[in-house]
Amino acid sequence: MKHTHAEENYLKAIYMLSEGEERLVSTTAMAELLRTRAASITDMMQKLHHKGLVVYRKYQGVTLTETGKQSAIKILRKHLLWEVFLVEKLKFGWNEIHEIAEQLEHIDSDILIDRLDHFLGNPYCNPHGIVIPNADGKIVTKPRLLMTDVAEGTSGIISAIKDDSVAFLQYLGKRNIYLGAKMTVIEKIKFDESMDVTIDNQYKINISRKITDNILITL
Amino acid sequence: MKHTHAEENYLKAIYMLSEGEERLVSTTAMAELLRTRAASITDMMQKLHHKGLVVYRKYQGVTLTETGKQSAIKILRKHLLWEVFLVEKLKFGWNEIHEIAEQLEHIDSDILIDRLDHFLGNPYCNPHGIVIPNADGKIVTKPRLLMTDVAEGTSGIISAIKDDSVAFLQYLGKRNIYLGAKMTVIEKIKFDESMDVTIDNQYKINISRKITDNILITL
DNA sequence: ATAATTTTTTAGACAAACCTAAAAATTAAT
DNA sequence: ATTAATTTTTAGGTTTGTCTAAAAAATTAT
Repeated sequence: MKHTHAEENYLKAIYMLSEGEERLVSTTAMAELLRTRAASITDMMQKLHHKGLVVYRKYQGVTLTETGKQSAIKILRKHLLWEVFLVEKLKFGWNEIHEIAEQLEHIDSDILIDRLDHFLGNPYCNPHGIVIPNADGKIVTKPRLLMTDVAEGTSGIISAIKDDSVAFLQYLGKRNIYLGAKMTVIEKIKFDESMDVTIDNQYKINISRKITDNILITL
Repeated sequence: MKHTHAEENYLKAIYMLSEGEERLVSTTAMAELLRTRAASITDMMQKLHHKGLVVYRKYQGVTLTETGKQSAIKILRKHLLWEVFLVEKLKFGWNEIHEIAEQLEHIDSDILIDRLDHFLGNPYCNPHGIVIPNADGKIVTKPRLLMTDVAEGTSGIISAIKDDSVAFLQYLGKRNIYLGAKMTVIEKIKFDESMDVTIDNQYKINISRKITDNILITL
C-alpha cells in the first residue's frame, strides 16, 4: 500500500511515541511531536482508521494495526539508512542529518532502499545507535558491548558511537574508524587502559580508554 | 525562494520544453509532458506569473523569467546529480533512474547537493551526457570529443556514453570505466582501429572501435 | 472571409491537509 | 459527587492542486 507524505509522518509518529509497543498514543502527544493542532490529528486518525492502519476510538487514543506498524517500520528503515548515508558517505555531522532524512524517508522505491542498504554495507544501526529494521520489517537486536569491556582477541562490528561531538567524529574519520567497520582487540594495555586494535584486519592503532568508552560493537 | 513540489515540476517542464531558450511554451505541450489537463496548466501559470517566475500572456504561452529559470536550473542540477549517484554508486541501469530522480530532485537542502556533488567527484554530466549546471546555475559546455577521434597521447575525462544497453554498461563496469574517469590514449592500432588506453593512469586496456564510438570525453 | 477545428481559458467542484472556535467528553480537584 | 480544568472532537473554513464541462480565442480549412 502506498501512503501520502502526511500519512507517513503520522504513522511514524505513532510508532515513535508507542516505542514499538501496543501502548495507546494520545492526540496531544502527536500534535506536539508533529507541530500541528489536535484537531488535525483527529482528522487524520479517522482517516487512517478507515484505511485500516490504526485502531482509533474516540477520546481513547490510537494504536497501530499490524499493517500500520509495518508501514511505519518501513519509513523508519528508510530514515535510518539515509542517515547512515549522510554521515558515512557525505560526511555530515550528526546534528545536521535528521532534517534531511525526514525528507529522504518519503522517497518511494523499494529497490532504491535495497541498493542503498547494500551500498552502505548493510549497517546494523544508524549513527546514533538506533537499530535499523531489516528489509522484511524485523528488528533484530543484537547484544552490544562497550569496546572497553571487550576481551583480547575478540572482533566485532562497530555499531554505535556514544559521543557525537565534532572533535570525536573527526578523530574517528582520521583513523578510518567508521560505522560497520570490523574492530579486533589485539592487546589491552593495563597501564593506561588503552588498547591496540585493528580496523578491518588492516592496520593496527592504539586507542585510549576515553575512546573505547564511546564505541559500541556487536559481536 | 522555496517552491512547492508541484511548482518545481512545472518550472522544470517549461525549462525542458523551451530548451533553455526564450521560446514560448504552449499549454498543451506542458499538459502532455506533465500528464495533466490543460486547465491545470492554466491555473498554475497564472499562479507562477503572480509569483514572478514566468511571463504568461493569455493564449500566448509562457516563458521563464530569470528568477524562474534559475529555479528550474537548480532543480535540473539536483535531478542530474542524483542520476549520477544512482548509476555510479548504486549501480542502477540507465532506464531505472529517471523516475527515482524525479522524486529526489525535490529534496530541499543546498548543502546536501554541494556534498553530493563533491562525493560524486563533481561530474560534468549525467550518464546520458546531459551537462550538469554548476552550483551557481551556469551551464558550462565544454567541447566533447568522440573517443575514436582522440589523438595518441591525449587525456580526457569520460563525460558521456552513447549506447546505454545493459550489455555495454556491464562491459564498462567490468573494466572499471565510469563517468568522470580519466582516459588516456596510449596507442592507436591502425589494423583494427582499436586503441590502448589507461583508466585513471592506472592500468592499460585495449578497447575496440565499437567501444570508442560510444564514449565521449572532454579534454 | 467565413466556417470548422483546435487550443486555451473560465467557472464550478472536489479531495487532502491544515486551521480556529465552540462543544463534548474525560480527568483531576475539592 | 460536583465542579473545575484539560483533552479531544466537531463544525465550518482555507489553501493547494487537481478535475470536467462549457465558453472564448486562435488557428486551419474551404
